[in-house]
Amino acid sequence: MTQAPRIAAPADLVLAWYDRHHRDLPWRVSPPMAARGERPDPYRIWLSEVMLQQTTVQAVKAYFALFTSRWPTVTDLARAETEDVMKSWAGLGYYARARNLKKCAEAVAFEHGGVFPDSEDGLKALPGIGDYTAAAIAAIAFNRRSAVLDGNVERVISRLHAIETPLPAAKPEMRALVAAMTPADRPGDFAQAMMDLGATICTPRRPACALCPLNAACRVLGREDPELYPRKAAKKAKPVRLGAAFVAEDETGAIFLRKRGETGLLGGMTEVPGSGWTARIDGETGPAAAPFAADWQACGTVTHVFTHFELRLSIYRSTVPHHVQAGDGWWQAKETLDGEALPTVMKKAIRQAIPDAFSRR
DNA sequence: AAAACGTGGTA
DNA sequence: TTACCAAGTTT
Repeated sequence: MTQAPRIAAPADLVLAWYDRHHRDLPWRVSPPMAARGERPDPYRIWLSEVMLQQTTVQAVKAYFALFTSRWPTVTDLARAETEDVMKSWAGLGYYARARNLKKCAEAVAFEHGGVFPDSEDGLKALPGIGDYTAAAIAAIAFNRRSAVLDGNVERVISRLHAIETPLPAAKPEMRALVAAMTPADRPGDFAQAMMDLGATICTPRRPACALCPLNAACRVLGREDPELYPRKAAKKAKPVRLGAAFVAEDETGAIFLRKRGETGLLGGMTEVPGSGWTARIDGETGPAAAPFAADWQACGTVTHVFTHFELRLSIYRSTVPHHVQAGDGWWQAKETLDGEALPTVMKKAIRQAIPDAFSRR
């Protein structure tokens, strides 16, 4: 008997590629592990997804290990001190994620009996979980047939279909195309496969199209430069802001720190005292902006690039008596500085004033 | 809906 | 060195 020639569905091609070429990641239950009966832990999937928002796999690995070691379950995290969570998150960036992580853990532990909702809608109602993360957790942890669209998938889909609409306007169209492509069987693996494909084959620059399981179907390959997709609106230039930071050391080697407000830039994190960060007005960036009078010595500048502006901080240092107080700050022993909730820009400022302030890096 | 929100790596 | 990029969410 004869059969009509069958064209493999794109999802099957992607899944077959994933079975051979998936990345092994600390939070992932890969196909061989699944074959041994292992199931994903929604807590670990959620934690990894939040950490991975706008953040590289490489950067996340150490933080994921630290968090899961220190707080093995969502209830452990819910019972943690927020300050300890911020300290552990320090350096990873986008600190609203850490504040929402703690709130989300509390909601799951205390309002959902310690069990994550297993639907996209239920997940999306939680703090810090948006469209992408809700779909990803639903698919990966609960095997729901949800359409997972992240930056990787946007790249794959935009090239596969030669989508001319620029992002973010193209998102609904892309989501519909992903939804149509997502299989009822193994939707979680399909989502992870599409992201791995975007991360390792369909890369932003120099994609390895020859190795792509979708190359035969790709509308861009062979016609145009894939690097031109997805189309994106041009980015705006970053303004420069100026400021001053004051690193005070007492005779025991302790450093004066204080806590930033809970919201906004670096919200809830620790800082050294400083001036405001002014938009280009060369205003009070000298010792007059100091938190208390002292023999402030200029010791250079630190440049730090944030998402939407570049900061040039003038650094001042001084040695002062221990009893000096200013507002709600405190003196922190230098040996314990590593454990503080200091964002990178503040570590840079302290290191500029006191090169051996931190144990390494 | 556009802007705010971190950091480190790569070319 | 400048520019872009990385598993986005919130307001």
